[in-house]
Amino acid sequence: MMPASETAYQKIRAFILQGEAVPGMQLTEEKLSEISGVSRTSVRDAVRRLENEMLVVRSASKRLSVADWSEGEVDEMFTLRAMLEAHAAARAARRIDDDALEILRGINKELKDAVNQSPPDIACFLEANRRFHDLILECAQSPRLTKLMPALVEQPVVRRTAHQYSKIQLNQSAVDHDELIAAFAAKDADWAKSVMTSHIRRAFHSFSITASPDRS
Amino acid sequence: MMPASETAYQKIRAFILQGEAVPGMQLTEEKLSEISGVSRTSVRDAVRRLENEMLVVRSASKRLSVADWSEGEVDEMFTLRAMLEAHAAARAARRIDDDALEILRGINKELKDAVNQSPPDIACFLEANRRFHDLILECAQSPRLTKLMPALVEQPVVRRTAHQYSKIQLNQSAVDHDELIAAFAAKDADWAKSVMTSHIRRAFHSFSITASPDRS
DNA sequence: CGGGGTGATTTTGTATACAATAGAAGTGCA
DNA sequence: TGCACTTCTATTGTATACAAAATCACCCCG
Repeated sequence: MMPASETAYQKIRAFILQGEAVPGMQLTEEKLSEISGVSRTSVRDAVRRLENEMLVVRSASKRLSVADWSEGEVDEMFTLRAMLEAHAAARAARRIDDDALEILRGINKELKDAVNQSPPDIACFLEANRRFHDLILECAQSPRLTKLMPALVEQPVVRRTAHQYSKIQLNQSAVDHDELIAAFAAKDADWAKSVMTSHIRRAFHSFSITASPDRS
Repeated sequence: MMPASETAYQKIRAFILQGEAVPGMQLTEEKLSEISGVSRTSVRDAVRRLENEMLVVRSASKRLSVADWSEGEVDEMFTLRAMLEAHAAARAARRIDDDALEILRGINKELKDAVNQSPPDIACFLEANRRFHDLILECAQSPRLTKLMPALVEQPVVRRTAHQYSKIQLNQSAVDHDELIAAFAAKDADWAKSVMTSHIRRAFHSFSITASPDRS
């Protein structure tokens, strides 16, 4: 049995990310308690975590609401994520072993398979993508960095955009990953860092374009 | 009256930082409840925050203990802090207004006064130093960055080291701050970023030297 | 008709009690 | 004596009840 606070965390998170919640919408602990089926005590625990991830925000009067990010904030988040993931990639390049490298290749194979479905299997793509980046973070062996990253996982952004990604853009991700693997194999920290920076920033610009109002 | 969870946070934090706790020492919620004089509910709240700051760590079996950082982790923390504070400085340079600039000058004046006491007033120095960096962070106008920084405030390290700082080193901090102010006045983001990077990394190396075992 | 204050209601904060789980210490058997 | 198993204890996890605080709605007074 999963801890109640973990249940609450997952349910509330899903509630927010799977679009049932509107940005800015108020969330009372009572309501969240109903949604997740556990007591307010555990809900508060879960909310703490979600607050750190900035998926929910707390007003001056301590009331909770679904986060609503400005364009500038999304921009800044990508910038920070690019900085930290690039740093993680550089560290990983110095520390990665052959086993991890092999697993990374396996994950990217799954990712390619997901992309090559017709239509591409977005859920699978996102899952493989997440595992790919998580493993790099693990190889970076930096507890601090691991603690920081969750505040920058832009799940909602990825989700919003991935459904609009073209097959070409999805493929580019796979290609980026291949080059990252090559940089890791060569233990070239600078190379890994550069590739990761490009990889994240490309994702950002894909987002900027696809997320803008239609120019039809 | 301060909220109980805030009381607990401050008391426990002080307990850890003011050296009453040894790294690795176990902390039960009950004990922390006694120390802070509030119920376990509020203590758990406080502990959540301290966990994020990585001042306390949770073992596999959920037991709490005072964090004990390896040399590599301290190194990594300074690196991350340098990255993020430099980024903050760059953003601040683009956004800062004359009022904030003036306040910054005032704070640095206080800092210099503290340094010029005989002996230098370390507590005052640390306080002014904290306010200086906090204001820059505020001027950066990045909620995300603001959320991230607390996990990198290496209070214990600063504290351990500042008492061993020479007057020359303390003065260098004031000089760095002056140059930062100049960069801000010129609205030169790159300059600000470089100065901040040097500033943090210098502090790191001062730490490395003074914290090493005596080489007498 | 508007502003300010007062009571009711909603929402968050805290304590306590109890449940579940992990760790330690015995205890018995080979 | 050593090892597995069991009981007991220490510790964390969760729910509920109540307290404090904030918001809202209403009414009264100007």
